[in-house]
Amino acid sequence: MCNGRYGHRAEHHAKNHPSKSHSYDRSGQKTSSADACANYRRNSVSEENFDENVGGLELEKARRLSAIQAMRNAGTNPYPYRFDRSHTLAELRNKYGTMEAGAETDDRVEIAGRIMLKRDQGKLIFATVQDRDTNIQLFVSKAVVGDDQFDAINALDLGDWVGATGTVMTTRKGELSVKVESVVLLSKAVRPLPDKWHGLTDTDTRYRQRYADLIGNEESRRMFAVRHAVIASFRRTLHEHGFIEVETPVLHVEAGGAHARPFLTHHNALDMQLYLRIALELHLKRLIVGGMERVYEIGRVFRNEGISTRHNPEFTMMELYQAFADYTDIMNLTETLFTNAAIDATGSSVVTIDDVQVDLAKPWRRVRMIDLVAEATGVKVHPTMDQAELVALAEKHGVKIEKHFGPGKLIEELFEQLCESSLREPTFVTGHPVEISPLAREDRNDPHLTERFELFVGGRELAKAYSELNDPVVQRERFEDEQKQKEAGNAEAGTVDEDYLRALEFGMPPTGGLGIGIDRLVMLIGGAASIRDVILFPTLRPEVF
RNA sequence: GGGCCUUUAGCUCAGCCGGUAGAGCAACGGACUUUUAAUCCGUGGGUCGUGGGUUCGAGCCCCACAGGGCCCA
Repeated sequence: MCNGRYGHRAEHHAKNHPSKSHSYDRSGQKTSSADACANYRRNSVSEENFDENVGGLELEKARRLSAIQAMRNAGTNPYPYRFDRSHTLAELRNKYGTMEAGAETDDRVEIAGRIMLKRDQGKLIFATVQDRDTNIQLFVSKAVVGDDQFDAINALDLGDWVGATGTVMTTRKGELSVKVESVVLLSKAVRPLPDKWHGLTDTDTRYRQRYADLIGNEESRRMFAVRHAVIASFRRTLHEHGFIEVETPVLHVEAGGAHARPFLTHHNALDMQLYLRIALELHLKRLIVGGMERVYEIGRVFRNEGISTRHNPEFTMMELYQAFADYTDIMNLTETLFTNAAIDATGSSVVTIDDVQVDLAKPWRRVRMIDLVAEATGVKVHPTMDQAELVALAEKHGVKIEKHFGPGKLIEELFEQLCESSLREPTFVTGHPVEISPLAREDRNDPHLTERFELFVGGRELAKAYSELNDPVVQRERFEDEQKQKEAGNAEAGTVDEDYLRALEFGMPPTGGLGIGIDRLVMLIGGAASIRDVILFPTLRPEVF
């Protein structure tokens, strides 16, 4: 699944990102030559009693540490403090990417990066150096740099960070290169890189040693570039729509705003139990009461539940609240956010869902939950139906249920188990029963349903939104209902949030609210199969060293 | 929680019917002044996830445990 580190080389070069390099003089380079290394290896290895049972890795580390010591002995710092680049590698490629094969310039550049490949040609060395965006080739000629520099450069290891000074050229084959005048080591790598062609493929190692994954796997770097682009796009779009970004507490006295099991923690000085937030909702709506009109937060949320390709215990939500709007306004805004994010991240509003191309820019289907259940079962359902009738329908279709489920919850279960996974193209599912929607206001046309949507794409829930409930009396009733469910054994049910009710009593304007799972959206736009591919450090069991 | 798969050199992977461990990359030594995963010759590098068991003999078979993955609930 992972692309080799250089699996995309040709594409990179075709894209022609330039980079520029910076050169820097260093004295005493010859001391890290092969001879010096060999001497130091012998000393170091025997001195540290590595001569028996030395594994390949330990031997390699000892060799490189010896090279570091050899440099220090010669008065060269193997870990210097800084380096001035004249160009990033992308800048170099942009500026010089169109040169013909065999061209030479007098343009001197200073570049920096990590050595990824080295091709020793006798009296020539070709080295591929990589920075954040792309890579460039160093062209090192013995006749140009002299014997000592040449040996020193030859003694560099894959993985070392270097700064290089030289002139811009292209080779006979047209490869953009820096003709090196001097190279300085910026940081010595003591541990060898993963396989230069395959990179890391072991998923466990990729997640645990994300640093090594990022070094080697272009696809991994791309995925996190997509993630950044999506979030940056959200901020831009929301700014253009007059939203203000805010930050609200992560530590909650009550974990509300969603149905989920929370993480518990404890504050020592106050000697009190606290919960990590499971949603951003209730604090953001307090801000709408306060008159901030349009607010959003992009932040981490924690749910103490299972781990899967779609669930990580901590994940990132974007929630926004817009005064004077209802859930239909929010549907339009959601379409805009998604479409802009896809374009900003990939250049196209078209995403691939289960091998099918879908253009997010086209209007999305809007359909009521009860109508989808009717499509799937052939039976019209409604929260006013007898519980027994719905239980029978669930059993007929093999839908698993629990005793404390009321009619609304039964309809939701029918939907989740019979309809949800088949919603490939973006679909706004609307009209959730009141029973399962404690924070949404009732449908203006049907008091048993709510003005609410959940957005499904590729069978996954990516967003949800309400016309927010702002009647403090009704909100108290809903909360008390939740409390009863909790006492009846539903661990995910909520409690009565008195402070939130007090806030509503000051008056919340009509408001549309939205929550988007950023990780799942990045999966969609970036084409990731697992949420762990879009989270830099996913939750794993601790590694045993 | 259940089922299936997986764990061998720093990395990527082979390893047959149970007979005592292999390749490529990386490293080291040598050749090579326009390479592109450079190439060619040579060398070193292994608690085969852990612990038991079966066997004359276990990387391989059996049991337990641990990590990871996929599917299901």
